[in-house]
Parts: sequence; structure tokens; C-alpha cells
Amino acid sequence: MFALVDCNNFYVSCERIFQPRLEGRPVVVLSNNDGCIVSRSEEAKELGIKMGTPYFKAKPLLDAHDARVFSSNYALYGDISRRVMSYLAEVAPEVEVYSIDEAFLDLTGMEQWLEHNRSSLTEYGRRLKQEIKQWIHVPICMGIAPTKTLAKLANRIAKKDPMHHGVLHLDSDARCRWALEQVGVEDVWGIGRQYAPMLQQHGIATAADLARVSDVWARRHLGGVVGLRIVRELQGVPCLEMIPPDGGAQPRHSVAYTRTFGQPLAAYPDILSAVATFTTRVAEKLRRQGCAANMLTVFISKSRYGPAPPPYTYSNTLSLPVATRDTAELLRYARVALKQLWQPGTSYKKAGVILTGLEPGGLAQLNLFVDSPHAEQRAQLMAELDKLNTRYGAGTVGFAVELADKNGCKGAWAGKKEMRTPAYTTSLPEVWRINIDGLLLG
DNA sequence: TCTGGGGTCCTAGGACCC
DNA sequence: TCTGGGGTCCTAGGACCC
Repeated sequence: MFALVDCNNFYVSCERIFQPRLEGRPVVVLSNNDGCIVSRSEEAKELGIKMGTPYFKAKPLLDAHDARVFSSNYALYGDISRRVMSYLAEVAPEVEVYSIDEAFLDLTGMEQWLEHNRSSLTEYGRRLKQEIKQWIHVPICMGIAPTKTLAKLANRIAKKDPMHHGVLHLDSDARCRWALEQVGVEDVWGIGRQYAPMLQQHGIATAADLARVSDVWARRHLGGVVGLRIVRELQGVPCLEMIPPDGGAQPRHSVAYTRTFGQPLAAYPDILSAVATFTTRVAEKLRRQGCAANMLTVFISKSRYGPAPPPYTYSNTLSLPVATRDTAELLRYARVALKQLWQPGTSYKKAGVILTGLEPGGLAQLNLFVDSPHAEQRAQLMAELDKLNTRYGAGTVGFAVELADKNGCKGAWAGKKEMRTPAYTTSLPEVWRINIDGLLLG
């Protein structure tokens, strides 16, 4: 048996931990740059606000209902997520952290053990739900079923129908069949924007309909083995296994840092400053992964929403002679790549730096290949930079090319973040101070 | 005026090898 | 006149997830 634990309206729930008076009110959290709505409280959903709606479109409705709106506060959400995941690691035999707000549990063997103790998986799920709420103040739901895809499906039903009190265990074939009838095909894990309309045109409306298609049909219409796995999983045949915490020791394939600018930018120094800053950020990520990269992509994009026709994005990929994790070296390549892309008189709205061809690479490998007597010192320099920036905050020490002009001006590209709450749990200056009878508590 | 960010996997097709 | 078979590696593109 697999369980899927999913935090309800996660970002909104994180904000409510520190502002309990927001309970019962419509609340939304915005994406980077205060662009789109990416988390909604139940009250906001009831207003008809859809996931991913641009904020400016929903603002009149939100204002009319006195809704609270927050910029995203990833330091906070990341920390709350870690608390939930470490709780799960203590109460479940095996945990796979699937996203910031979801985890799969492998409950093999649990059922017999619980029955032996006159309990059940449903009771177990309810206990987890109650304890996570009480200790971390985050509401969750849980679906339990013989496959991951069915656990996702059960979770969806548990979330929608209050009858289940947030926990649904599909403990028999009959219950699985019943559950499949409840869920539209568009809500099946793995069926997205493209496949859903196609399936509906073929008369496949529910998850139950999808579970009945033939293997050949699934392969032909749903992207080969991927579709086949979805169908089998719905039929109760496990095709997806738990992924161990180290990802099976598989290194990642890419790291990226991309951002929409706060305003359109045309001047080369402004765009160079952005691309340089993104390069240093992505290089930091790369070193945190313990990798080196042998390809670097820079892209810059025009607005997708203006009168201009596509293409909107211009990108340039360089193959590096030797894999590297040195910020200064990556900056040199990024500059070259950008120079070939930028067109005078054009306004750009977004840029990004993507590193691919990642290989596990530390100091030893650099020494082996780089014909430089300074390789070891350079690696040490990067380590010191990372140490300083971790301790005193990102960007404390950087490279001059990140600045847009000689006056040290930086950040014409910086996005909006006008409604961000404090990093209550991860930044000392932002920790609450409570003054009780003249006694200051940090 | 204002429209996010960062990943994954799979397939098909081309270049190349013996 | 008749022109094989079996691989690998890489990339682009298309789908998906949160």
C-alpha cells in the first residue's frame, strides 16, 4: 500500500500559521514578481478564482471580498515543508518527498501490523493528520491505495468530500472501482492539458473509463509506456516505485535560474547585470549539488502578451571545453552567449541561465582536467564565497559584472515582492520579538 | 500598467560505429 | 539485377508534474 500525503492550500496554510486571524477569510499567495495566483484558500476558490490566474485580473474580485494577498515567501514555505517531511520520516517506514507539499509513503507491512493492534490504515492516517495539524499547524489530506496513481486519486476524493475527514483508504477492489467513477479523466495524475480533451473526444470521461482502455490504445494515444503505466496503475497494478531519498544516487540533469523582470529592459548593461546575477545564482546551485556543468544556455525573452508575434525567446547554448563549477568561468561564457542574442532597440521581459550536461565533479576532477595551477585555489575561493553568502545572505559578496553601472546600481530587473511576510523561522532579524511586561523575548 | 519557475521522462530521428 | 543487421549516442520536441 502507498499513501499520498498532501498539504492543503500549502502556501496559504503557511501564512496562516503566523496569522491565525486569516482563518475563514479568502487568502491567496502570488508567484514571483507578484504575477500569478499560485495558492488559494478554500474561500478564494469559492470566489471562482482559478489556479494560475494573473493577479491583476483577479484583483477587483479579491478587493471586493476583502481578501488578503501575499507575495511568495519561499524561505518560510521551505522550512515548514521540512518540518512536515521530518515528521513523516518518523512515523512512516519509507518516505519519498515528491514536492514541496506532497510525499508518498510506502506502507508495506503496516496494514497487518495495525490490524494486529486492532487499528487500521484509516485510523493511522487520521492520527497523522491530527498530529501534523496540532504540531506544525498545517492541514493535510491523505489517500491510501495499492498504487501511487490510485493513492493520488484517493487523496483528491478525500480533499473534495468532507465525509472522509481528509483520509481515504481504497481497501478493496470494489472501493477502487467506486473511486475511479468519482474522478474526471482530466484529474488523473499524468493526464494534462493536451491529453484530457483528446480523451474526452474518444468518450473517455472518467478515470474508470480510462482504466478500461487496452494496452495498445494507451500506448498509441498517451505517449507510449507513460500512458500504459497510467492505465495499469489505475487498474491496481503498481508500475511506479518509491524513489529513495538520494534519488537512487542519480545526479540531476539540469539546474536553472530564470526570472521575469519587474519591468521591460532594453539597455544592454541592465540585461547583462541580470544575466550575470542569474549566472552566479545558478552556479551556487550547481555547487550545492556537488556537480560541474559542461553546457550553458542563456536565453532572453520578449513579452508574450504584447502585439509582437513569436518567437518570444532567443537562446544560445555553449558547449564548454571542460565541465566547470567556477562562477567566474561561467560568467565569461554567459557574457559571450548573451552578446550574440541581444538586439538593440528591443525590450526584454525575462531572462534565464540553464546549466546542463551535469557530471558529479569536485576538486579532484577539476585538477585532473584543468590545465591551471590555480584550480585548487579557485575551488577554495568558490567555497569561501558560498560560505559568506550563506552566512550573511545571498549576494553579500559577488562579481562586479552583476552591477549595471559604475555607480554600483543593481537590480533594474528586480521583481515585485510587495506583500511578503517575514521569514519568521529562518532569518534572525525577522524573528518575532514579543514584549511582555518589559521583558523582551527574541 | 500588470501574465511564475524549475524540473522530469519518453520518443523519434539523425549520425555514426562495426 | 541483387544492396544487412544491430547497435550507440545525441538532440529536439512534446508531454507531464508541482
